[in-house]
Amino acid sequence: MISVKNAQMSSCYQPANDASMLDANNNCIAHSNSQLFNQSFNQDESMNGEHDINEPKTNLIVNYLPQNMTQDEIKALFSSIGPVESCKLIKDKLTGQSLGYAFVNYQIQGDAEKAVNTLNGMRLQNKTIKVSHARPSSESIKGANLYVCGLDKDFGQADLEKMFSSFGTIISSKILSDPKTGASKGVGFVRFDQRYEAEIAISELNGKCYDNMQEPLIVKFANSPTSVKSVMGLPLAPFIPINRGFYQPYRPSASNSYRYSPMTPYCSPDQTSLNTPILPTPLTGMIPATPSPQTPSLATSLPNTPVAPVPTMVPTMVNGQTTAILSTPPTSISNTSLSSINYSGWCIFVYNVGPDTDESLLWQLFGPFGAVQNVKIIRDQQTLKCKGFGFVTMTNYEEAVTAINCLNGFNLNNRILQVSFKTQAKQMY
DNA sequence: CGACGGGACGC
DNA sequence: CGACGGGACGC
Repeated sequence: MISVKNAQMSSCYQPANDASMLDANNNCIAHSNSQLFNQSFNQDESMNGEHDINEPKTNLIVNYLPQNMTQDEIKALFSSIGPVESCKLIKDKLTGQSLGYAFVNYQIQGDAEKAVNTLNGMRLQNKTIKVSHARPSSESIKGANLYVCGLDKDFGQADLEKMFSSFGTIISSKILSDPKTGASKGVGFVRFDQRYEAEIAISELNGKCYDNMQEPLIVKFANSPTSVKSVMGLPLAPFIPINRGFYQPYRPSASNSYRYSPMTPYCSPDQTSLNTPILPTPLTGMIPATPSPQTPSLATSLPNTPVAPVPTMVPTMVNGQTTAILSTPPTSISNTSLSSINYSGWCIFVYNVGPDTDESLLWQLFGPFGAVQNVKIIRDQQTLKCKGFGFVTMTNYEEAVTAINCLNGFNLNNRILQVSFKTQAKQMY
């Protein structure tokens, strides 16, 4: 889960010494761990003292990437912030499959910061990516993920972190819950900064009753994943509705079965002045004043993170078929010039974006609808101001159609977007 | 009212 | 009862 962890990671790795809290809440666990805690903190400090004092923090780790996103696409996305020194998508050595995370190293630290602020929490296809500073590579941080079960059903994420906080720095945590009912499964995960912190937690908590819980806890290292979950079988349903109140189609079309219904305007009455953003990113004005109930932690912990909208249940369309379509344009666009087809994707023309638009806006807008290969904002060569339009290349026809149908006519900062397949090509070959 | 880039043979 | 996420540190 994208949560408060980023702030913790970037600001300070030092865990809060919460042993007293544990004592207060815990009736079953022996209170003999203060020695261990002090030892672990000392190790932590001495290790931190060795590196990264004045090193520029240019290196980012990107997690929860869409399965089919390529390294080039990731690089294109992060280059919308500034020049990228290197970009590495981690793949399975044998199958070549993406492991869903990547490292992006910027040339300038400021761009890395901006990327965290701008791209963390961005929705791409069915994923919400996480962008955070990479820690210095080391063996000691591997295998620090714990599996926990035996939790009471009313035990929440905050309770979980509280239970583990005295053993080290928590990088992430999660309680598994039934997607329908939202009820806890009594199972969770806690990832520590350091492996030895996880080891301490196991030795202190495994088999014990915590805070009068019904059953003893099981705390062990989580399974290390071996094979990629097949994404092909999924109906690509995970278009999770986020109801950010952002899309606002103004031309309903009866023939569009997959146009989703209008939502509340992105600009609620009490923030109509947001045309001139106070905060740095041009997307600030798109953030609704009231957080979505589905993602309170995201909204509260990442107030500067623009969250691109996601269509509510786009019916059918995209299955697994992809490339075969490219050579045979569907009849529904038979009157469209072939210039929208590049043999490596579908080029979309986006008109009526503001003069200060940058590439990340187009990623925000189109990323939720499917695989985006590249985006381009057209600027005046002198002023570098956006000329009011740009291009987006998407891989799959159906996803491009859905994006067009959903984004064409949308009110973005009081501008009505016009979105269509590209019709004119500048003399090719 | 307006309105469809542009870089690029590459280890 | 069993229950391993959205493969989190360079595949």
